Amino acid sequence: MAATGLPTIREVARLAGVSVATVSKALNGSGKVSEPLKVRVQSAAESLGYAPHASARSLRSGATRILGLLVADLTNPFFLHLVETIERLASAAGYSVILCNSGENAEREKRNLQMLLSQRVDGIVLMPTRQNWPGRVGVLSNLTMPRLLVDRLLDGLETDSVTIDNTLAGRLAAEHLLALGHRRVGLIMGSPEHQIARHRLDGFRDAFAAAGAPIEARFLEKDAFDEAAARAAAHRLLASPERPTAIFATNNHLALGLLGAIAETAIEVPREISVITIDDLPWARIMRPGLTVVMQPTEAIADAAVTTLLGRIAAPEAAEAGEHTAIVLKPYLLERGSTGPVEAAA
Amino acid sequence: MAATGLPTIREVARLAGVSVATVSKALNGSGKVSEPLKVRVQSAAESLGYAPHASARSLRSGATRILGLLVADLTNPFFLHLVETIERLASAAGYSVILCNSGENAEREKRNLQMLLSQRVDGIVLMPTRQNWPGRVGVLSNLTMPRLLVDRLLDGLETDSVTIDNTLAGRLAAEHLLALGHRRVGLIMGSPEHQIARHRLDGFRDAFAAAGAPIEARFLEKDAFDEAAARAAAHRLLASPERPTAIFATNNHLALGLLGAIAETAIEVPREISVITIDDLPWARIMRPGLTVVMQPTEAIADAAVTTLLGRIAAPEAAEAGEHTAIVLKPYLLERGSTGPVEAAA
DNA sequence: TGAGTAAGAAAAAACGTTTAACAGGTTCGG
DNA sequence: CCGAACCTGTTAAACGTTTTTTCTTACTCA
Repeated sequence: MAATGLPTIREVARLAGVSVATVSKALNGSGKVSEPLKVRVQSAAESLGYAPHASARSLRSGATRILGLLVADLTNPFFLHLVETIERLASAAGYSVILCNSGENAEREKRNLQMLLSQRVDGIVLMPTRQNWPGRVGVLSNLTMPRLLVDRLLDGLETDSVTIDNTLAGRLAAEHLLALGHRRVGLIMGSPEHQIARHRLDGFRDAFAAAGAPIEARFLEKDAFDEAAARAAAHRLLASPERPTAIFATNNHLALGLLGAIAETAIEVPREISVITIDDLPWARIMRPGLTVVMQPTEAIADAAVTTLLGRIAAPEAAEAGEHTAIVLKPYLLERGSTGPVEAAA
Repeated sequence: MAATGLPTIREVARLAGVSVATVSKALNGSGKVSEPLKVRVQSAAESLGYAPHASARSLRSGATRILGLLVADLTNPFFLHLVETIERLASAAGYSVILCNSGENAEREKRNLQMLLSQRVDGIVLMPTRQNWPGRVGVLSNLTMPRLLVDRLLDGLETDSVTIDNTLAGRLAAEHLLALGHRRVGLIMGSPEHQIARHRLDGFRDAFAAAGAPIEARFLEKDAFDEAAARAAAHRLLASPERPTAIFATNNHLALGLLGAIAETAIEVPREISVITIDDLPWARIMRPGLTVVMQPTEAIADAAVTTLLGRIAAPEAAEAGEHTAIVLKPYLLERGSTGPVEAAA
């Protein structure tokens, strides 16, 4: 039973001596209400501390002014930064945000999706888990509200999206190392099954191949899924005969493992080994040496996501017609101290 | 106009050939419904992809099963970690989370509070901005739902809270430095007006005073509010004659500035200067040297917060009677490489 | 056999809004 | 001076649930 004790529109109406309909119109600025009456209503509402009941309002109007934010993994600083920015932009546009974390877990993602559907949020920003689950694209395409994929795409799901060019990201890392003279390089990545990792690999590998210095298979560390695995992989690379002069970690979790491994040896960065990764991190710039990274334009991604989604909410027709916008943003290189010329390592 | 196209309980009822009341009871497990009918209803709901309309439900039942999370500043990794943990615990308990960021801005905090009130969330976890605003405690104590302060207390507001012992945090830092032989130390902090900073200062200063090595006024850098100010303060300390052998930064924003400043000089950590701060950070352990910190038990804080708040939601009577629980958790020292014996610096 | 009872299902009211339809009064053109 | 148009406000319906109350049916037992 409710009994929240909060005043209803009814009591505001009684105090102002008008009907509830008039209160609604006066407070929302909809319909015609004379100026003096409007201020009378407003002050009545003010004095009662009236706060319109959002559930009642959205039950009637069909809009919640809430955005669902479904994040694959909140422990990832990149997503965290995205969340912070999206919340800010949404809030500025008058939308609240329900935050859901899937923790890279299919079951949780499914439950969260169901909840957002029940909640009738006006739109969903979706950063899907890597782990797929049966019926996922079906559920997603049956969603009745506008939705938008960020960072990761989903095979078979046609919808708006905002991503970055991951092939370019890999290539930027490669070209930087090539320009510094590196020819024998290592790479630590997750599963090549995953689009993002694969694209980064492709960009990186192709650039080296094109330069006539194909990457040796033994320096390709695949299937490192977390920091610990990356650390182990890094140790293998570091201990190998004729070890690489540079190592590329394809995301920031893995970079943490790589740096941890290097810290456990006496190997010096960048003199003896160069390190490069993707994603800026708050600490990358205060490290000694600073970490050279391929930046993802996080704020631009968030901006594009919110703008596109709100546009869909305002005008859903285009999407129904099967038109979708796929925004692809460009990463860029930020050179700091962790990469250096290869000559020094000789 | 709504027209979301989602099935209502009515259509489930029609398909199952029963009344809406029966559907409600069958799906919620409330009331008496025969077993065969229950499964018939469930499969009807399933086949239609029925998702109960949360607004309608909470309009009627008075409960939203949503928690409001009002954070002072989402760019702070400590709060971020807290948010991540609270979301996880709330989700496990069947609650969703509306995330609001005040960005240390009074106006935004006020607006967010109003929104959460309108939204009729079942409870609010409140991490208030440092900046106070007129009528704040009034607004907060008039809130009709259970609420709980985390990290920061508010003068004059009697409510449940979860905080850490900041005096102890300061003392732990001081005792660690004292044990290493440091007698000439510097401190970088925000405003002493703020309870947290003041307590940390007190604990730190008192421990040094008690050890017969009071902190020199010129080494007390107050009113450093952001990273840039901390960096400037750090440069002053580092350039001063007979500079400190150790510096304590009272939070992680300031530590970033301090480390940045040190990185701009040739001064070596910990040989020439020891560095200690509060809050663990993801990068603190992979830095070289690792950063010695006084840890806040973040997960324990989140756990206590969620548990207490959910308890209040389940049984609001005690709070109404004026009883409040004030949980104070203990920080602890985590020694890494950034602090060392003072002899080396002589 | 028939009244009493218990169980299961249905009907209807209520939650707090918004909004379409409507009503009363004033203004204005003809 | 009359009807139309307009302006401002009210009435009432509707949104999709949950829950209280009522109804039906079948069963029990004297």
